[in-house]
Amino acid sequence: MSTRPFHHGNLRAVLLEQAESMLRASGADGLSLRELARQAGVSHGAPRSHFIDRQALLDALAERGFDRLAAAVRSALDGAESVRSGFDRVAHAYVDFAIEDASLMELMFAAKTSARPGPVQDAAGRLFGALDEAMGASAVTESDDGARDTFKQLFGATMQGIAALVASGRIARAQGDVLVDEAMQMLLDSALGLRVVDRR
Amino acid sequence: MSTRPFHHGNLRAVLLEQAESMLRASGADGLSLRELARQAGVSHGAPRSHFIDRQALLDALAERGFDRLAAAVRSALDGAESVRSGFDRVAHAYVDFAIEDASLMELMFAAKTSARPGPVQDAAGRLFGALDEAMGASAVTESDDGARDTFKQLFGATMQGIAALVASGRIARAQGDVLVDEAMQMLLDSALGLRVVDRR
DNA sequence: ACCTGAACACCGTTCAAGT
DNA sequence: ACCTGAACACCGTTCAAGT
Repeated sequence: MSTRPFHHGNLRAVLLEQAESMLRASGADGLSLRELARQAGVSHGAPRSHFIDRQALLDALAERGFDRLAAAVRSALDGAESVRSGFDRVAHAYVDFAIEDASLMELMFAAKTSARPGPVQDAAGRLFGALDEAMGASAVTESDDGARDTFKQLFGATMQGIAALVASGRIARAQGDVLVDEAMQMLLDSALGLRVVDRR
Repeated sequence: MSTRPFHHGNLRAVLLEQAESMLRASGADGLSLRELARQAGVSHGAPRSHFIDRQALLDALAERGFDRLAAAVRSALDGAESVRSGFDRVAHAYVDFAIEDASLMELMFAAKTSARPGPVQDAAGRLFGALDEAMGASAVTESDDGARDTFKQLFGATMQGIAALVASGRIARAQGDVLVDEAMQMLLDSALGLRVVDRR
């Protein structure tokens, strides 16, 4: 059209956008810096000005992923009108994200990125903060910290596991939804040593 | 020593062995065919005689992984003296394997490999057969098939999720064991619509 | 049947040089 | 500050040729 905001100014944003769709299409393995530069119409050395490393680009993607997922969790929580529906909505939002952006999710939870401290871990912390809100502020648990942590971790692990099962094609997506519902029922009804109460 | 069974005869086995430790050390990304050939003292083209592809090598690794895990599950089941201890032992064996061989586990459950039919999927089938034994023959469920499948999938998803949490360094291994115990308690006590009975 | 070695196309990374 | 382009070391894959 009229303005073509190319080459100059927003290359970093362009690269991130393209990298995201490349990740969705071909996974992290298929994400090549040179191919990225080609698609952006710049020389193969240009990305270096914005990302020192291939890993730095992957880190930036993971960081954005954490923030998007945190936003999805918060938004799911906003629409809930009971404790139970809050948990259900958050769980489904989490699993949906993990399935639709399976490669991104892999990146976010790869041992490589989650080990080092830095902006990625900070973003991960923001996600866990959102999940804490979902379980704490709006909803749950007058229990000791150990039981709360265990519950939270089991919640996360179960959602992650279900998403992995669907993403790997081993079960259908609809069955994934069934599993989420069953798992939530189990988690909330379980004798985990904590109490789920509706404070409103 | 005396016999050096090199170069000739068992290159395929040597490559697989080395590839396994290379996978453990550096992950699937760090697994290079050329480096593998170098370590084996053969030319870079030699592996081609045994694996057409890099993917073919990864497939072979995944296949072996499934069979090793199936063996571990069976062995865990053999040592159980009650239904509950059977589930616990299988769950811990599964999670232990997934943590110790995290990269191999990723390979086994990657969408890439699990999609296509072939020897890898067959090996996956043998694992699921072993898990079925663990839940069916020795232990569980006089229930409809849907509930049984849901239970099995939830079992697998939960174990996989816990293992991923530990493997990514997000929780400590000891806490992983705690989660496994809690999860098993939940799964077995839950009102999932199936009945867990001890037939012995 | 199994292995060698040259060849090809592709990488990521570095770095001087341009603007 | 941002981008270019040559250079380097590494890939996977193919294929004729050797044994």
